Amino acid sequence: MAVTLADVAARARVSAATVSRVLSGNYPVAESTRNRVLRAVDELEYVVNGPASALAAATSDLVGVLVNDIADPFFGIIAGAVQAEMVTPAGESGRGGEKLAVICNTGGSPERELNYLTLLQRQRAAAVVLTGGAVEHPDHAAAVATKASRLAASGTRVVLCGRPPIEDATTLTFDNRGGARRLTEHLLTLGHRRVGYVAGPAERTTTRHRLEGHRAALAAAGADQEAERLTVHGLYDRASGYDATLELLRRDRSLTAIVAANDTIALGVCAALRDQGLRIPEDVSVAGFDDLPFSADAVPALTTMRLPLHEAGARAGRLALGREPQPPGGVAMVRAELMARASTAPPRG
Amino acid sequence: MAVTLADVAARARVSAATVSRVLSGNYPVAESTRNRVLRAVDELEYVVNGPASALAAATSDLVGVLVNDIADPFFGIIAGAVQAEMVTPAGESGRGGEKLAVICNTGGSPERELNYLTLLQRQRAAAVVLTGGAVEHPDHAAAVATKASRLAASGTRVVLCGRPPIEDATTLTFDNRGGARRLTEHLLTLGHRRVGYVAGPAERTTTRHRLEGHRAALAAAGADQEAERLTVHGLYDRASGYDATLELLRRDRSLTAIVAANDTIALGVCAALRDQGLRIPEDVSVAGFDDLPFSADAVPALTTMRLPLHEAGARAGRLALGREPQPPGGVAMVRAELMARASTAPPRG
DNA sequence: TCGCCTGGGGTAAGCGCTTGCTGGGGAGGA
DNA sequence: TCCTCCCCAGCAAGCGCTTACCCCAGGCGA
Repeated sequence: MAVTLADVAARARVSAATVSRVLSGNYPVAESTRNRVLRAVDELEYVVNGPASALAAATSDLVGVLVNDIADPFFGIIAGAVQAEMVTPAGESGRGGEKLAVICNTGGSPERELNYLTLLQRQRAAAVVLTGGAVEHPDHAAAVATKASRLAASGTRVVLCGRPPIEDATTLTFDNRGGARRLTEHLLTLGHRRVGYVAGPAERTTTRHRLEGHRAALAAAGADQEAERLTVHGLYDRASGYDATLELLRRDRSLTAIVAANDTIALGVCAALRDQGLRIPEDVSVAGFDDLPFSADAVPALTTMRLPLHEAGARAGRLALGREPQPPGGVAMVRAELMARASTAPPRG
Repeated sequence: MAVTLADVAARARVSAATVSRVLSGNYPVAESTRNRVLRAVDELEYVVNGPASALAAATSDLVGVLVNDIADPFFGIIAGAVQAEMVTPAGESGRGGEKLAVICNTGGSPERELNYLTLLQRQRAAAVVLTGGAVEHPDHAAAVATKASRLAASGTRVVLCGRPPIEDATTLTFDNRGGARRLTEHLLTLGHRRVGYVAGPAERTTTRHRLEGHRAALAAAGADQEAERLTVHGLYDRASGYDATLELLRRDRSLTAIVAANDTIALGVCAALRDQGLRIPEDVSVAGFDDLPFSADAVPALTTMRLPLHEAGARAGRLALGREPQPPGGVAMVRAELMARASTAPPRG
């Protein structure tokens, strides 16, 4: 039914082997023969049978990218960057070569994460990129580590982007702790002492690290007496930021700054403050994390820690393809940069 | 090296055929045999070889989802919803059955769109979902139509979500024209007469349809004398909205409302107006389109046309899996709903 | 002139799984 | 008791491609 290699071979009056070699281009073929084959391919509109070639060659051109939430630009940016690395470098005719980046949305669910990992293993994916914070439940962590080893053992490259290192995987960690610490230091330097914190879901590494950085800064300044009481956990979304802010204000109406675990939450924080009649930054300063595109022109522009998500994603993509050398020890840290903008200012009085 | 069907068969003391049948569950197997096989599968941690089974069965469990920009929540929401439909309905043990939704980011580029289509054809994808507006260049439209037919011919289901129907594909179109018209009518009803419009890229169907709806409303109210001059094209992003707004104000400082082609642009519009010292909605009303999550709690809350993106994506997913009957004629229209919020109000005076 | 090398191309053996067909044996009917 | 019939399992033929291996025909040095 479908056009096969054999059909092309027949039309080009060569053997199937020759056609295969022309298409994969890893074997000397005489110019004239090559042209004949290529013409036949075009005329027949032949498209390689992926599964068949994957089976025979024991490799596939699939690369999996796991994200917690594609609807969140944080992941969208990383995933987009990874995928952009997969396209054939300009000039190549598009014949073979390019990989297919598969973006898989786990929705933050550990089961689905494992499920996708299995699916990708089944597809004999060439590589898998795990993005975003990991869930910290020990069972799950072990399960993921096991899967990762198994994938690595079967030749699938495993790359982590934005989560703590594990064995058998190349890792790009984000400096969440250090970044969070610098961010809170910025607030302390401005003179704030009563700083609220809206954290993400408790069981995520990203959440914990950012919170730890925040606490470390407070502790170093001796301003951590009430840190516990001024921390509220929620999801990494706007609504959580809104609700958490109301809760924080309920607990302590006198706080002069709120740090959010990420920019999306920060937007919710701003909305809640505004609804409570508080001005930003005159009454309360607000800071986020990630520096997503919308943060720069929120009103007021959001102070945040910039994470080079696009660059990190691109690098993860290259690592997945083996186009970039491993960092020493298989682990590289991506730094966050303070973007001090209009949403933070010295407290009143 | 890797565990194969044969290994499992040997351990369970049955033939490979039996193992295969147990795993796919489409053939009667005695209870005791089944258990023996399942145990062997677990003990050996066997994972099916996807390519091999795809080759033998001439079907694959890949479903492609093409989006213009994953970093844009519009697409993120649709893609996430499609993918969520792929998971096995609760209760099933996860053995076989589930599809792998592959999200492919075209970046709006026609070449990459075709490229991905070829890649998916090569993988013998079970289905392909094309989301978002189509590029209107006739050559490209023809190329896509051809590819779509070829895919359909080779058994791949083709589903369109948010673009105009083409042959051989099931389509979920968005009522962009009608929605845009109702939105502008809302503004006209409020009393606005000088309404600016920030459109998307000129060659997109979505752009054209929304603009046409807008113009139709103006024309019906006899308010379209300057429509041409009060329209500025840009990309579907914030920066374009910002720049376009400055341009609109330059052309006519007296306009009392600006309609943006989508919510993201609208946010840029708001930022620009604010920077120009204009209040929303007192001085200028602003309206968007799509009703993305952030729109409801922007400041002021954005008036916009709600498109049920999640529902549409989910339905597209079900259509792709053949789990939902085709709509009559293969085409269904998804309506937009007016969400009148705080960013629009009667003009002053 | 002859043997040898080498570039170019064919042959065929799988890759791991699915599935149509075959076959063995127990249960039930005659 | 013998014969059907049915239920389950095995056999084996591919699915379309890759690649190790073999072979042939020139070209070249001796």
